[in-house]
Amino acid sequence: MTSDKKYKIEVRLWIEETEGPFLGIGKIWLLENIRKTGSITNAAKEMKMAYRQAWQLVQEMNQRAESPLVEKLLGGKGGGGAKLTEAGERAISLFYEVEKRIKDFAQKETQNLKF
Amino acid sequence: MTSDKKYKIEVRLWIEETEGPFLGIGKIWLLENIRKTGSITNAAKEMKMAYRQAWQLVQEMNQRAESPLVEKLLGGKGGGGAKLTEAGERAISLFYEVEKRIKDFAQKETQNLKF
DNA sequence: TTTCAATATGTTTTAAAATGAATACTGTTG
DNA sequence: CAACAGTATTCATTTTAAAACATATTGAAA
Repeated sequence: MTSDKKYKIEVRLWIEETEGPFLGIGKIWLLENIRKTGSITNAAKEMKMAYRQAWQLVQEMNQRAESPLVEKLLGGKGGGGAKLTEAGERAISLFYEVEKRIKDFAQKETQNLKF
Repeated sequence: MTSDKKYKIEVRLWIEETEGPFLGIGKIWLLENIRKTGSITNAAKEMKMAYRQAWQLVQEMNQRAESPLVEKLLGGKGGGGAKLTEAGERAISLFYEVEKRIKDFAQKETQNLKF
C-alpha cells in the first residue's frame, strides 16, 4: 500500500413523511431531553437551543405523528411541563434500532476507500 | 392494521476525512457537471451555483484528496477549463457504489414504521 | 501583441435561520 | 385568590451562510 489518508463513511438518517422530513437525530435528542427534564423549557436549556425552536419542533412532531409523541401539561403545579407519550418512547427506540443497523452496515462498507 | 400514514427512511452519506466532511453528493454532482461542461464556470451555471462556491469546493477536494480530483487548465484557448482526473472519475464511481449499497440496505429497513 | 474565456480572489449584499426579549395564558397549590 | 413556573406566541435582533459583484491573472491562438 502506498500513502494512506484515512477516509470513512458517515451516515445520517431520518424518517420522511408525506410533507417532508419528520424525525431525525435532532428531534430524538430533544425527546430524550424532555424525558430527562420534564419540560420543553429545560430540555431546550440543556441543549442550548431556543425554547421557541424546541417548542416548534414538538408541535411539528405531534401534528405529523399518528399520535402525539409529547404530552404537554399546561398550568398547575410548577406551571406545567411536558412528558413523553408511549408513542414518544417507542419513536426513540425504533429510531435508534434502525440507525444502529444502518450505521453498522455502513461501517462494513468502509474498506479501502481511496481518493 | 389501524391507520397508516406512510413513513420511510431517508439516508444521506458522505466521506469523512480527518479534517471533517470531505465528499458528499453535492461535490459529486459538481464533479459530474465539470466532466459534462469542461469548466468550473459552466458547471456552476448548470447547477445554478455561484462560481466562487464551486471553485472553493474544487480547491477543497483537491487539497484533501490524496491526489487531485480535478485538473484545472489556466489561460490558453478558451481561457482554460477544468477536467476530471482519473482519481476524480474513480471518486464518482466509488461514491455511487457505496451509496447504492447503503441506500438499498436502508430501504429494506423500511418496514412497519409507525409513529 | 491583442483578444478571449476561464481561473483566481477579495469585498459587498442579500437572504435565511436562529436567537432573544417581551407578554399573555394556564391551572394547581399554598 | 395570589403566586408560580412552564406553555404559547409575537416581534425585533443577531448571526450565519450564500450569493452577487468586481477585478486581477493566465496563456494559447489569431
